[in-house]
Amino acid sequence: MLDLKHIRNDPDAVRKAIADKGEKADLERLLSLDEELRALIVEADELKQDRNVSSERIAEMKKKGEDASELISQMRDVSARIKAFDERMAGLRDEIEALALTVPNIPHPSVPVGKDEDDNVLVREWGEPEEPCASPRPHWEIGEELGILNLPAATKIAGSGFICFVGLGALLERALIRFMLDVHTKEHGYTEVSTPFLSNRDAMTGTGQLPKLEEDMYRTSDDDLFLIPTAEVPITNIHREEILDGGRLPVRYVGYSPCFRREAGSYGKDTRGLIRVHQFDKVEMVKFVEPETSYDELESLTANAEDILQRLGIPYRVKTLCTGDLSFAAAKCYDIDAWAPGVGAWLEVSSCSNFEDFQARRSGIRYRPEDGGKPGFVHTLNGSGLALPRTLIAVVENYQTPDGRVRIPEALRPYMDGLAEIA
RNA sequence: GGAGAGGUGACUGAGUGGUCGAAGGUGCGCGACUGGAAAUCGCGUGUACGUGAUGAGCGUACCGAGGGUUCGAAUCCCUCCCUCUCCGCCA
Repeated sequence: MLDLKHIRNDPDAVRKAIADKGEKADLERLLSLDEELRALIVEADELKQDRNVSSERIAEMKKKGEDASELISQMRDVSARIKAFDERMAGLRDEIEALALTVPNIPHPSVPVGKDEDDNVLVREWGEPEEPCASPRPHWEIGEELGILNLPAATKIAGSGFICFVGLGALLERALIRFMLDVHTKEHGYTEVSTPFLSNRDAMTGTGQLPKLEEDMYRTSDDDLFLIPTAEVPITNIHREEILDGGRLPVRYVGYSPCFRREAGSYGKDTRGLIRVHQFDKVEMVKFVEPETSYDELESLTANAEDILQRLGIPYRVKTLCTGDLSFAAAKCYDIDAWAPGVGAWLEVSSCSNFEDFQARRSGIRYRPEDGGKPGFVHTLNGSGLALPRTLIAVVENYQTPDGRVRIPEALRPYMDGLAEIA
């Protein structure tokens, strides 16, 4: 959510952001309702002041034994008017709040303006996207043949778009999770957290998934809880409605979680294998930082995610998302794509975003500066570090051998009981 | 799920209809005292919104959340949420 004062002061910047991001938000209505509300507040506050002063007088009169009935009946009328004002204002506030929640974050000036993913800008590449063998095979073939993947079983259990790892496949998944968590906690300075995998509406609204993306989420109808689409939701909400001590910043968390996504509207895309599924594991990094440092923190966050791929020896590229591809809540975002030779594609394994104070304002996450100044909103960032199935695809496809084995990257071997290959 | 107790400011803890944004204490900040410190004393110490010049000031709201009663609610009534204790159930 943006600061209403900011929207009021610079509506053109907000209009441009809405257009550049390809979002829809009724800014004009928001502005006019805001103006209407402020006028009502002035009137209502005057009446309330009258009520407060008169109530005090009534108390005094009664104490002295004077007759206050005339003033009381006067105030009865004032109170009724106040009530009417309050109701109108509450209605306006609800509508303003609902509208404000649909206004997207404003892209950072360094973000290229563009329509869709074709306008994203390549920042850097690492490694050589090579063919590990003459005709590299896709992960689903390799996985099935080695008996580490049983997709028909997952379909029996939950339907298409779910995964069932078996034996060394399951171990590989677990090894990747532990490897990533270890690197981020021991070398990158993150504190590991393990959070609920369901979250309520407030938490979902705080990080910006709601109200826009309700259709994309699994919801439990009896309790109105949502299966989290990313650990960003629970981890960011750890500090909802708090004022953090400025000396504590930056706060860096990393957590593993499964992620649940209905992928509504993406039917027919990437239907084979593990590329696009309804449930996947992910290690997620989240930072709470002072506003001045958030763009530096975005660079280091991205570097932390890249480090995982480098240690795994997987070629990747980093892109800056253009305005049209930038998510609703983000001000700037880098996507990291890993090379997958079997499917012959770059797979997005991480999205590293700076939300500036957009999520913090929705979630009420503030900090008190060390110099004792007024509390301000923190900047929040998050990035995958990394998404598991696609990383696993990259490992399996890059490390496949011509005779159908899969070598284990050196960095993972300690987590695979020293195993050098799956055969 | 059942029974009971309770949710007040950074913390602790008063407050059962008006003088309460809220006593007292702790903590924190500034000052005095001191060679320096401790102790002691004095002053100060919430957030949001509106108004105003994004100042001073003024106003309004906030005592778990939302409704209600009343001229007036932290205080009374209703609903919900959360915490604690006991019982039941359960990994």
